[in-house]
Amino acid sequence: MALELKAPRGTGDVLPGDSYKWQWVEQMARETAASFGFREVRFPTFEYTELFERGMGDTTDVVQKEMYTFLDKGERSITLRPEGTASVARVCLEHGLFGGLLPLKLFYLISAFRYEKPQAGRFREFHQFGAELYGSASPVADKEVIELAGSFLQKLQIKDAVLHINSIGCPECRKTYHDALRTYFESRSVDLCGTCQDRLKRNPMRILDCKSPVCKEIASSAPLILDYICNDCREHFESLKQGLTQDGIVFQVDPRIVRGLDYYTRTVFEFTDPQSGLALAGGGRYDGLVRELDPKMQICGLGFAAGIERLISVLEQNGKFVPSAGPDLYLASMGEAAVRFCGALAMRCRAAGWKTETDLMGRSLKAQMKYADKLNAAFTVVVGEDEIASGMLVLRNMRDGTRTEVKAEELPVRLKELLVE
RNA sequence: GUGGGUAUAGCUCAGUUGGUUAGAGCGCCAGAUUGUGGCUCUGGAGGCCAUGGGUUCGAAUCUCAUUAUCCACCCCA
Repeated sequence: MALELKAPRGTGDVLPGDSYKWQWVEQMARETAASFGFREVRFPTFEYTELFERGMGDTTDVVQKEMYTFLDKGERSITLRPEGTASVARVCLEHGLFGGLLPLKLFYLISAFRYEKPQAGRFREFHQFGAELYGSASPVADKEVIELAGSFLQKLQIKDAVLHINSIGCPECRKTYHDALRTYFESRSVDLCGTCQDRLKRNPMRILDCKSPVCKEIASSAPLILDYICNDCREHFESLKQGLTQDGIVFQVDPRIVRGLDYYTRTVFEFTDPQSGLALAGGGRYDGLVRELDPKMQICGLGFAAGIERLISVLEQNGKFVPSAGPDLYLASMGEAAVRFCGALAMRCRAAGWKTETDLMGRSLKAQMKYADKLNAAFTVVVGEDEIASGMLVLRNMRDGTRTEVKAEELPVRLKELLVE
């Protein structure tokens, strides 16, 4: 049986020709987070299963059927993280961060795992940039998190993502709404599609999101959550909208957005890509999460996560990526003495900060020049017996073909002058 | 979990109604009077035609199954 030389289903490799894209997106994430005062946290790839069951809600699809769960050799139930929020809450509880300076503003760049059927923009191992803000109940905090996500997309030059916001109220007012929804849809239930019949029992809010024309029609005159939320929740939402408007953030109130994870309360939002319809980033408030994990702790929180693969795919479609530059210098060598000479010279150039490469294949001069061209090297130097004897090198500018004579020991310095142009 | 499409070289794909040693372009390697890249030309390497059965004198081609992949639903980043 031959070895299966394939990445597992739903996973992928980032090839050397593409890694600069990831590095760039990650760099933009770090810079945006830093500009808002969010600091990085790192945490394990796996946690005890119970953390996710309690944190995300054991009736959610993610917990019920999408987790990579297994017993380790000590018979403990372990789960590969399906997202970052529950883990970050655990980190804060374990290390007493909620007892420190508030608000607590954290970000992370992680891979996460969900056992799903792969599809466009959906993988079993996927990558997220996420942020969490703990300690503030104020709608200003909601605004801050939305603006952090928005600024990140701006920084990536994704300008056409649409911001949708909604409030799903607190657990109390949501219950009233669920009852109203159920009453409404039950009166029309025979006309609903099969999945919506099921949703009616499990989570009636999801019917609002159905794509079937019949359900859409029925849902269009269904009661709206915004008519049912309590005064406090309504005030919170109004204040958020006002704040966003004041800051010039364009948004659409969309009563159809409902998040699939139990921990959300009040504000929910997502940035969607108009072309694919996929959510590029999504998040919201989850004031009950921490108490769920530790009943002694009462601290509110909110955050968002953005999918790196989806962002990269949008950026590729928009042609936003510029390939990384080639080496500053390629040293072509002719003969064994030249190989040694170039090796030493390359080390000096690198120490001076120049990306420098030289031949490792024993190839002909012509082949080395072709290689330097394909690498997109800015300058080349050919080293043979003459150059070693005289110590004088000819620096060739690969863009325009111009040549400059330089002394070997002055090469790093002269390179600086020429590269600045 | 449900439904549909696809599977031939590293990549993008041809391959006739089943018929000899399976093709192109790109990429890779090497050359075109032995010290200088891009353009051009020549040559080369590289395929168990996804895998396993079946039909047939004969299968990349028809058929069934499996696997992988893509797309939609579900859900989500």
